[in-house]
Amino acid sequence: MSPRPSAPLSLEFILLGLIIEKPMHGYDLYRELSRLEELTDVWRVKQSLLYALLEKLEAAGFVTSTLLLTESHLARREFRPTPDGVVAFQVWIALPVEHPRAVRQEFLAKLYFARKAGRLNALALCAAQLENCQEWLSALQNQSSSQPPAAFKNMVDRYRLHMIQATIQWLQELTRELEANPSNV
Amino acid sequence: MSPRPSAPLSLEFILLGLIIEKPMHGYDLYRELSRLEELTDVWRVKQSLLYALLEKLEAAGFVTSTLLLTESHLARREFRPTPDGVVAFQVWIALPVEHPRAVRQEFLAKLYFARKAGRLNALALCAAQLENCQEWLSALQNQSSSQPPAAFKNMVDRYRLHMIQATIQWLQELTRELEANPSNV
DNA sequence: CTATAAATACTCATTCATTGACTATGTCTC
DNA sequence: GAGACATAGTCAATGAATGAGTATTTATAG
Repeated sequence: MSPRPSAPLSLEFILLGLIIEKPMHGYDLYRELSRLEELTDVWRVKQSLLYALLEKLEAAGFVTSTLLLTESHLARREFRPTPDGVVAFQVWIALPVEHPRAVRQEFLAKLYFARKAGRLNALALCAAQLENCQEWLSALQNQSSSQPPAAFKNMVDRYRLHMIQATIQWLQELTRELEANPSNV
Repeated sequence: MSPRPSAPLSLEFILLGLIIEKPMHGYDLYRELSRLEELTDVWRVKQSLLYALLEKLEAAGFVTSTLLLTESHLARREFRPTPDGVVAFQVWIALPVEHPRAVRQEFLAKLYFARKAGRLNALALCAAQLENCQEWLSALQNQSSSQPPAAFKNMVDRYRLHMIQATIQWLQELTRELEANPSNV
């Protein structure tokens, strides 16, 4: 009477982003995703999973679908964003991720779309993410104060420290570049 | 007629490691894991999942179980390592992980047990992992040669670069400390 | 001394996630 | 006009994971 709770939407927003750019049916989306190397480099989906994720987006109310029945084509189901979906997507590309492990795929996906929405969006995302990183850093430093130096816990903490600091450096690098490059607004 | 392939054993080796230290039944294991802060900091398992993972280990032939029926106790199923299991575990703590994302949990888990098996084991593991990191690094540098500087692909590659380099630095730090500290052999 | 709370030791149904294979129609090519 | 390929999507099956439930023993409080 209490099943596995379903994970919150995350990489599904990639599909939503593509649908917002241009309404499409599942197979088109699949080809788009396979074609866009920048995205496949960050996220790969099998065809059958893609359809399942589209259902998830539809269940969330972020897309609607209609069956297209033309004479010249196979039947296909076209997906369009809902107003809710558009808002949710804008929020998604504005909000930083809440855990270091989500930088690898989800933050990069956000960055991909934030850049397409203009340099300022990308800069805002990076700034917000930098703030989160700083918080992770101080939480780590508070918690791990004064431990035996050769303790395992200490090694784990220092791993996390290195990862967060590297992320911060990378984000600062990105920020500088985005500020320097006047390609958009 | 072709289902989801089951993932290879990875964090299940943590359970195997504890069972090798001392044969136990499921509930004991659960408490051990909850008690050992160093491990819970890296990996948490729900009770019901733990039993499922024990079945997986048994299916792999790495543990056997026997039902203990004493008068004074509730019935419990005790798990013991098989010879195969002991060998597989030794191999596991000697081999580095094959992807940066596996450092966060699996490598740390390996390190935890490698240290307990003696300083030299931990040093060997770190050395092997460093080699893998170097390979990741050169693969990345080969592949991403000469890209447009402000391209998304470039940002992704630089993220990966930062992560790998930070991992290398951390491993070198660890290595120096393990070499300095004469706590074991 | 007994009710009841807590610990012990698992089990289970259910749901989510993910996969490879399959179906079925249309189009191109030789 | 037959075979190959692209289009468009469906499906059954399995693995992964969860919260809740069961049942017995032990501690605790009134």
